[in-house]
Amino acid sequence: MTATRRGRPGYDVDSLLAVAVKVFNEKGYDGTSMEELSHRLGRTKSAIYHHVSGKEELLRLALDRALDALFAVTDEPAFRTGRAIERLEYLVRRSVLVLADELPYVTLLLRVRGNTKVERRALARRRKFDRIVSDLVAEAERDGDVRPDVDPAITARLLFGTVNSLIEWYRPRGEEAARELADAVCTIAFGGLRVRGKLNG
Amino acid sequence: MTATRRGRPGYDVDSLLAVAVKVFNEKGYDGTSMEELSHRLGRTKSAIYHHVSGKEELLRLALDRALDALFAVTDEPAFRTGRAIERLEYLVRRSVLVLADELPYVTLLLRVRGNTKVERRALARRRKFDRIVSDLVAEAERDGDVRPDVDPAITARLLFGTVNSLIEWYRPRGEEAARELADAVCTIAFGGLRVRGKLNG
DNA sequence: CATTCAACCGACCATTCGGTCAGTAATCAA
DNA sequence: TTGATTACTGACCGAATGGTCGGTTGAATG
Repeated sequence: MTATRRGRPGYDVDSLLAVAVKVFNEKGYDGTSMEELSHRLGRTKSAIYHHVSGKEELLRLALDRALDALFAVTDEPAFRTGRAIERLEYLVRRSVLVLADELPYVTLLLRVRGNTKVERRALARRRKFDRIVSDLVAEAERDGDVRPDVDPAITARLLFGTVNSLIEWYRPRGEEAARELADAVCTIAFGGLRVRGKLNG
Repeated sequence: MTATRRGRPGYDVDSLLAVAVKVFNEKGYDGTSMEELSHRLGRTKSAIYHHVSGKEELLRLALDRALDALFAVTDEPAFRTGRAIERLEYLVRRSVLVLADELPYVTLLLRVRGNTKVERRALARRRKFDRIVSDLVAEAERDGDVRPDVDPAITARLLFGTVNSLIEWYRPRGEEAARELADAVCTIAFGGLRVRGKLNG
């Protein structure tokens, strides 16, 4: 499909972005200078501007990548069928895997505060995702599958708060480890960390 | 106790810090200039340097305040007695209240990445706190009060991941609301969000 | 070989950054 | 009123910032 590359070989936008996002996560977006970025790339600052229009476009590309990966889950057929509680658990499990798979991009996304147009657009898409989760929890509660003694909106936030907190400590260790982590998250989040045996113990 | 104030009245370090931390949380520490800070204070930039040695001292003071508040819980007599699972739940509940009470300071703390000496010192203290939690979960599991099918280290991280995620959406609404939130967190975290009724359902 | 094309360099620019300093303003005690 | 004490101002500094631009390098094409 793609024709043979012409001209001098070098970085493509994707590998440039990978390095940029890594540095953004280490030093923070604002704390990262284009100069620092160029050093990590082994190129000069101007080389970066050959690939992207500026610092903010790097951020935009990274945030879109994370958001696209998350929303892709909600388009999967497996998410579109079944009981709300099952769909919710599926969404959690897949979100953990996406987070593990696209860790640097999701990490950057979850740190966005909304001080620029690019950041606000990303926050708006995030809110859309959160709404899907929130609606799903509410539906599962109506089904009688989620405990009714906690506000579903709070339950939803705590649930994905738990998932999102993974970026603080999880470091990639392969697909199998990621699946085990997803299991652990679902076990704790849905089943609670106390041992079962008696009702409301 | 405190003698009558001498000299020209104005900001004290605490009220200066309150404004600084608020702006840090809005724009990010690196994204906040001393100039911007001075505007929000209604003073000139130099006025800030009369109270603190520089930008980093503002950060240090804020982080220490958050950490002191968290560690104060571990010194409470109520935390020093009883079964591990009970002490753990007490620590979670009180941590939620501290987070609600000192929201801006804790928020700033949880965003620190460790790129300066001040930040690394704060991270070291945070790790100490995390260790207390982790040890407590392990002890509770040995007591048979915490489910043995998940690694206690992961359980501990998920538990406080949930607690810490509150900074992303919680906004102060009074002491009673904070207590209710602490209840909700404990209910979901310890009991799970699925309805109970059958074992390992 | 020469041409083409993308990748890249280095000097440069206006602006902003954290921070300094000598001096001024406002309050209280005596 | 005077002196002590504290809060603050405004002009300034060197360094770093994001970004620009005209020119160069190097591999594939013909």
